Amino acid sequence: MDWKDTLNLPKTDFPMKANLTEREPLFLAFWEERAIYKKMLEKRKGAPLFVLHDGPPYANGHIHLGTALNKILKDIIIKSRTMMGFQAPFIPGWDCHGLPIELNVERELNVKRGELPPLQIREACRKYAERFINIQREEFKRLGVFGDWSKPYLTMDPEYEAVIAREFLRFLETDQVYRRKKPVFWCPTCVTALAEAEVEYEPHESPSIYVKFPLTTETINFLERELKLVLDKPTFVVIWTTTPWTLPANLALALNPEFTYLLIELEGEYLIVAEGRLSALCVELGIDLPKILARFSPTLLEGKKAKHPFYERESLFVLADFVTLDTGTGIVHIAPGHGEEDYLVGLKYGLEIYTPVDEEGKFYPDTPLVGGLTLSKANEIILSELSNRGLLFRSGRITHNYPHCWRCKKPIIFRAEYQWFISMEAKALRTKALNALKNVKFIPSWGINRIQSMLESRPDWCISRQRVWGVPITVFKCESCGEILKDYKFYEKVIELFKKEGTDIWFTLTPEELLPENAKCPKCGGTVFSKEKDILDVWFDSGVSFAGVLERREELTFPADLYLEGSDQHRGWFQSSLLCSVGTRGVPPYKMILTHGFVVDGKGRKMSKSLGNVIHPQDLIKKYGAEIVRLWVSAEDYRDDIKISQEILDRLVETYRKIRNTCRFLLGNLYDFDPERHLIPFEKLPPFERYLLHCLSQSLNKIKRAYENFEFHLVTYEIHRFCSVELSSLFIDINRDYLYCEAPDSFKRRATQTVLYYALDTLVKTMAPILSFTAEEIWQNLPYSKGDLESVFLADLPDYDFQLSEEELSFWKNTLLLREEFLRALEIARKDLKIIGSSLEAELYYFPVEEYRSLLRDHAFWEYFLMVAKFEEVPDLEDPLFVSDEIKGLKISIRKTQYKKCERCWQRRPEVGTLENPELCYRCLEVVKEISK
RNA sequence: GGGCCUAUAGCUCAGCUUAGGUCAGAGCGCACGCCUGAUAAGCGUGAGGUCGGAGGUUCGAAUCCUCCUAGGCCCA
Repeated sequence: MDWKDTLNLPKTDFPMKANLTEREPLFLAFWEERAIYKKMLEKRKGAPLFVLHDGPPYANGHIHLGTALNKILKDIIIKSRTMMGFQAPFIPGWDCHGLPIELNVERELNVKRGELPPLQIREACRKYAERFINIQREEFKRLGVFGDWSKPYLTMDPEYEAVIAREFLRFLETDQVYRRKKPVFWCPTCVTALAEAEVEYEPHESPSIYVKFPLTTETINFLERELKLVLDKPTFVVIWTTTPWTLPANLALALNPEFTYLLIELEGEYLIVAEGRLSALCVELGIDLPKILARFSPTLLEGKKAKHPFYERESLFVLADFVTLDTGTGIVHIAPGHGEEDYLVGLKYGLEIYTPVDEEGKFYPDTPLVGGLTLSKANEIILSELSNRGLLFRSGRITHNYPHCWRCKKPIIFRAEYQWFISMEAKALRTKALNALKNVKFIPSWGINRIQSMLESRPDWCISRQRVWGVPITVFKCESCGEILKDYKFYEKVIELFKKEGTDIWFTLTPEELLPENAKCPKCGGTVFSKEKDILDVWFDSGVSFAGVLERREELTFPADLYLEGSDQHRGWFQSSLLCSVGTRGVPPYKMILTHGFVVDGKGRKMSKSLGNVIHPQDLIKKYGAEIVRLWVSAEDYRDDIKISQEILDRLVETYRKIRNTCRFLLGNLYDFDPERHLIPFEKLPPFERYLLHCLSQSLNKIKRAYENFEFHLVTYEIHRFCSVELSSLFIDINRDYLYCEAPDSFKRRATQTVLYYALDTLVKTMAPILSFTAEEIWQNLPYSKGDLESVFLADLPDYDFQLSEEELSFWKNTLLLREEFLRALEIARKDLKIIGSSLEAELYYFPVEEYRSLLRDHAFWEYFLMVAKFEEVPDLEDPLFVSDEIKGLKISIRKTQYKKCERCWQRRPEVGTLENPELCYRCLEVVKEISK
């Protein structure tokens, strides 16, 4: 007879091989058809809300591993919070406006800026954004990310655009917005401002001149007093520049507060340079080391003045960190209208942002000396003027990297233009924002330091862009007196129109059409107005998402519980959102900020095309399935940089297989188990089963705590560890005999199945937020009733808590310790002596330590627990096979058993061969009798 | 160049902060062996780390301090 037919072997349709690539789309379709996301929310109607607000990715290009990681983390949170009993909606969004799209569109249409009417560009941009939104939406959905994909928020939706404009007006109304000049990259050839992304650095030959600025008499007198010397010769500071044409705009001279400066005597004059540059300068200029008259700190000169080299005005000495010793003299000529750093230091010292250069790169006609000239012509004139005045210390030419326009490839300049700003100080926005942060929880905790220090030092927020793809800065200006209309009543009509038709109308309608009837300037009564041409910085678009989404969607609330983005957003979205919210609402838009690191390769280096180490999520999905990508996201500690490599992927695949297989075994052995009828209460379970449920509870608690704290790598670790350690190699290995060989409805088998049932229930639910596809697949293969829960995501995380007494725990601690020692002995018998293969062939003899004697008394238990033929205590062991290190005094010997093997259960028992059926052991004989009844 | 952060076995992580003191742990992988009724599975045993480096504080440091190196993010 083939006894195999009398065994309860596992039965399940759940395949061992996952085939994720092929099967995942089936579950995506299942979730979509059954509207599981919607049902998740419906089921938790009235439950406490958990609002995770999605930071909008930019609608440009395909998703990469970073965006995939971000969305998967969000998805894990949404699913886990839902299963913890929260109502956790997820409204994904996209950032649609802005320069990168506008530039790509210009490139696709092969046009330069301004060649097409704004509306035509805007329409093309809208199409472009829509295209990538659709691409990214499918890519996100493919990852198994749940959310309201049919109604995402788009910053280019008319309603959202109206919100952006409305929020801008709140700043305007409250006097937090002002206009001021600020230098920007400027192409005089194309007659346009350029963004950083439109600038290319190319070698370029420029003049290289050293210019002497005479000190004012007052400064000379001051220095004579301070340094106690007589300046009886002409005294100058020396600067170096490659842009002589910026000298007409010179307003200051910057020294580094950290350096020491020298007064030297050279060629019959006194000169001031930085000490750290002197020797290099001498080499460069081919002169001998000059006589040093004095050394002094630059703070001495701060606030003092020099004379402009060719104008009748003065130039202020200022201090600035950015002055270096790499080139020049350690003294930098400052033209606040023509350089970023110059501008900032100019602001600090209250200098004018002075720009005598027009849009086409010519000096304004009223500029002395160079009026009406081009920059290169002005360079020549300035050089000869300096030379005539004897102030050109040295002159040459230099080839260096210089910014060029990416369109026309011509050199560009820095030139100040009027820009709109949100003031950090006008209404104490900086202070309010810093205070507001104190109520925000940061994960990791150092996030607050980072955003704080950025906030403390950031300049006013420049919110204007000279572009077309964006939300217009809705400002009307009185043509007669220049007054800016700030009252919201002038803009109500505009906002209403925006809501209905989008912001195109700002470009098409006249101010008269946009303003309310009979609008009058409150200052002069004028009735003719102009409208602003600039658009808003896209950071403002996304910065007001709390107003466009949290406050407007009925399923959400303001403020959000959580914002979750990469750590680069401390400067970006977290900050723009904070400023927008604090500036208009007085509170931050979030209660918690969670940041993750960046995806790097196995060696910790960033992914780049040049390094050739870029991994695309699309390839991973194709090769492994989205599930492995999800597992990767969960297994890594996202607070640091997140590594990915072939080895990491290989390990993850192994981890996945182990979890999957363990669940498959559980499914297969529960085929005839109905928890309603067969579940055995914890109190009545045998000790080992009780111990296992205790372990399961411990794991479950760890997992729930980890979800609570957003520590998903601990979840994955614990699930995997529990599967391999407690379940697979301990419980299943030992109790498999009960499952297969005992009578189907026997206590031992049902007790074992009770443990398997709890284990599977816990595994399938706790893995669901991470291994969503597999959890759903398991759920659909459950052999017992799922009640009315058609998807695992409609279930809650389990909440059982099986606890053992101290005595029981200590019993199991010692029992498992002893087991390890016996297993070591068995391994020696197997590997070195080769007297056994399976432990079932072994007879085990031990000489105990008194301390453990009582634990070992139940020989039948140990035979079962160690899966050996015989377990016996002996008075002493002369020549033991194994002497324990861990348990001093414990000696063990092993013999191959002479017992015959039961053909049904394969155990070696003394009675085999003596019973009415000689092939069977006593247990199996009884079982066979029972099942044949 | 500045600010913030990270660095524990081949891999992923514990341990480090509001306690500095058991031979530094786990899982996986690896090696070797077993099983063949979870089988492109399962089980066992074992080998792997001077806790990035160098100083310092301390009776004692992976844990505290300083510097350095490598890497990341954001600025310049």
